[in-house]
Amino acid sequence: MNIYDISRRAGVSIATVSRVLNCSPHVSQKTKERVLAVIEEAGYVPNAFARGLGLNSMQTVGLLCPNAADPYLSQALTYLERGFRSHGYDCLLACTGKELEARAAGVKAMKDRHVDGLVMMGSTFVETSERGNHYLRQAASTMPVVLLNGHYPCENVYCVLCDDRRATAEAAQFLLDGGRKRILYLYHSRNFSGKHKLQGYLDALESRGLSPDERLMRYYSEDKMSVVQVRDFLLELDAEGLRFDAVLTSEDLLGVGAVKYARAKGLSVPGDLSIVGYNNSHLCLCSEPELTSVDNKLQALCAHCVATMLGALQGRVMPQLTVFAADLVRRGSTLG
Amino acid sequence: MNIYDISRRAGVSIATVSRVLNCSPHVSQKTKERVLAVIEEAGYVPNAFARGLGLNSMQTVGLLCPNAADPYLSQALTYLERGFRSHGYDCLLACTGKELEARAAGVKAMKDRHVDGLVMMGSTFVETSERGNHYLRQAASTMPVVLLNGHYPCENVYCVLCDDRRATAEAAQFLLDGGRKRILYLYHSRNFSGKHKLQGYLDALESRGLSPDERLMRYYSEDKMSVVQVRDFLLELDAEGLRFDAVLTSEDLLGVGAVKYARAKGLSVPGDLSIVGYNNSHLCLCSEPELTSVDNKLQALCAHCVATMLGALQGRVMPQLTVFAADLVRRGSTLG
DNA sequence: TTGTAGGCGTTATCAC
DNA sequence: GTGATAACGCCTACAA
Repeated sequence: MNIYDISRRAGVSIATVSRVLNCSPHVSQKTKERVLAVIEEAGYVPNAFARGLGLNSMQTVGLLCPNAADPYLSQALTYLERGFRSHGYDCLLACTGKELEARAAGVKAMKDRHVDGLVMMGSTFVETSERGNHYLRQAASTMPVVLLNGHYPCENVYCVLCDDRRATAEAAQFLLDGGRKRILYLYHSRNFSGKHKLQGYLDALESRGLSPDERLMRYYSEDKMSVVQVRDFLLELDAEGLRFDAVLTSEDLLGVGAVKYARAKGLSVPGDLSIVGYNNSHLCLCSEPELTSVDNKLQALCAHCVATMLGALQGRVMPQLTVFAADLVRRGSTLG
Repeated sequence: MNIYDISRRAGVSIATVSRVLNCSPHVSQKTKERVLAVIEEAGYVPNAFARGLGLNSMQTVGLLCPNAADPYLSQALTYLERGFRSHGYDCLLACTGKELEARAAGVKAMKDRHVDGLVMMGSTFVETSERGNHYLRQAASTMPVVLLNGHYPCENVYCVLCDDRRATAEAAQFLLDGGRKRILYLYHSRNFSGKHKLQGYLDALESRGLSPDERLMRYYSEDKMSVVQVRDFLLELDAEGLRFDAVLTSEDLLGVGAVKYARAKGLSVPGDLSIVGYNNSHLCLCSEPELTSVDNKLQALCAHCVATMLGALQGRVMPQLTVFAADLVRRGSTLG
């Protein structure tokens, strides 16, 4: 069943059928109805490949995700996919992991398939070295690229992100103003977003006239990070003699690990130790007490990613950078 | 840059270029090398749309997922995508939700794009009524369909699942043999898998000479279910006077909710109340104490889904049903 | 072993 | 408003 069959049954040429399919205005109402009736009756759907060949597009966007099993990213994935689908775009998924090579391979795969646009989820896609971002520039030379929670100033790259620096600063200030003296900042990423969060932590210290202590700024990350590992890492720090009365983290999982640590040490939360997570994921509600966390407005970010991509695909002028403000959601793991 | 450009540069016909690209054996080593060199130098990649049109395939499988934000399904998504990609297949994603209509729409979208095969993730895709499975049969009439954790005997439908009935029975027996008398069975789904789990619970009671109590078999489900809601639901049951010394659940989230309930009531876990989850997701490690849970071998299931799909696509004869056995992973939420 | 030519199903550009 | 017809870029008999 192809366009010729339809044209024959409707007694018109394939050009007319094509016009009807593409809502061309140059078709009389009568023929249009007749053709539509035939299409309906035959259950005809235009061949997507042929259409793709002609239009050089199959209405598809590529979603690049380091790890779709991550609670935060999987939530983003859902928002993005639903958003694009509701606007007639299908989504091709690639779980690339964090390695540069694999990410570049993912981009190439999408490019080879002539995807209309690309969304890169999470700040891991932006390298600190310019050389490492070559693949990104290259991708953007072919199609619009939207960076969810990433920042990279480049033609045809659109950045949608949350003000992590400020959010982290506000969270730290909240802890300090609540009487905490020594905040352990626990982070899992050294990329763009990771650096900004760390800077926010430093901002907060400075704003309160405190000087930073290197020992209180700790990086911890594993390929398959588990709550238990995080707990054990904190127990090690404790065994080394490090003292702190609050833990501020760059991810909820780290925060949950801190709660576990407190329990293992017999510390009361938030009495002896205040804990703040990041992302406001469903993990926050699983821990006991529930985790205070930074809500970085994922749904709004994703909606904006979709809108930006659609705009770019329509050739409209879109902002290169859109920044949302985060909220601190206070729960049982902090005082007040 | 197309196949003509390459043929010209290499001084051969497009047929020869095509043969080289498709690894046809009927090409001399010399020309093959020459053509490959040109292709390499030009950075040529065959147009995917044209190729799709000719072969009626773009090496793509559709992944239908009720909700990619679900921890269990997002993990499955990652396994499946990586598996297919490593075998040269790209994955198109559709987050359909649980509504029949939306699922059917998802199937249609995939069909219209001429996806090579379809994986439906989770038992929600199989309806209890035969009429509701029409869309499934129809999908299978066009392409192989693999059901992850679903069961539906039908030509061209391949079911890969875990023996939920037996797993649930063993979990319940474990609780009974540990001295528990009244196990509350809390479940969130009434579909095929849900029914089987419930039956497993009943099997266990019967095997220990106990008669079931309707009040101890409770259904609870919300669109966006949260741990807190589950806790409150159990508090309600408690307020109604229902008594139980163990909670067996059909999903980890429900189990975590039960832990929350215990804490709210001041009950000790597992002293006063034993709790068992299902899926062995990362939620298990977040709760305190950690949740005993049924490990239903997701990775193995997904690997098998991929292998089955690939086999079916190659026209090999594949088993219609593959069943894996689950494991009970014992943690702090149960005695012993 | 290699080349020629027709087909895949659309869209788009012309005439009429 | 409608109809031929040439792209689009590849695959694949069939011929040489």
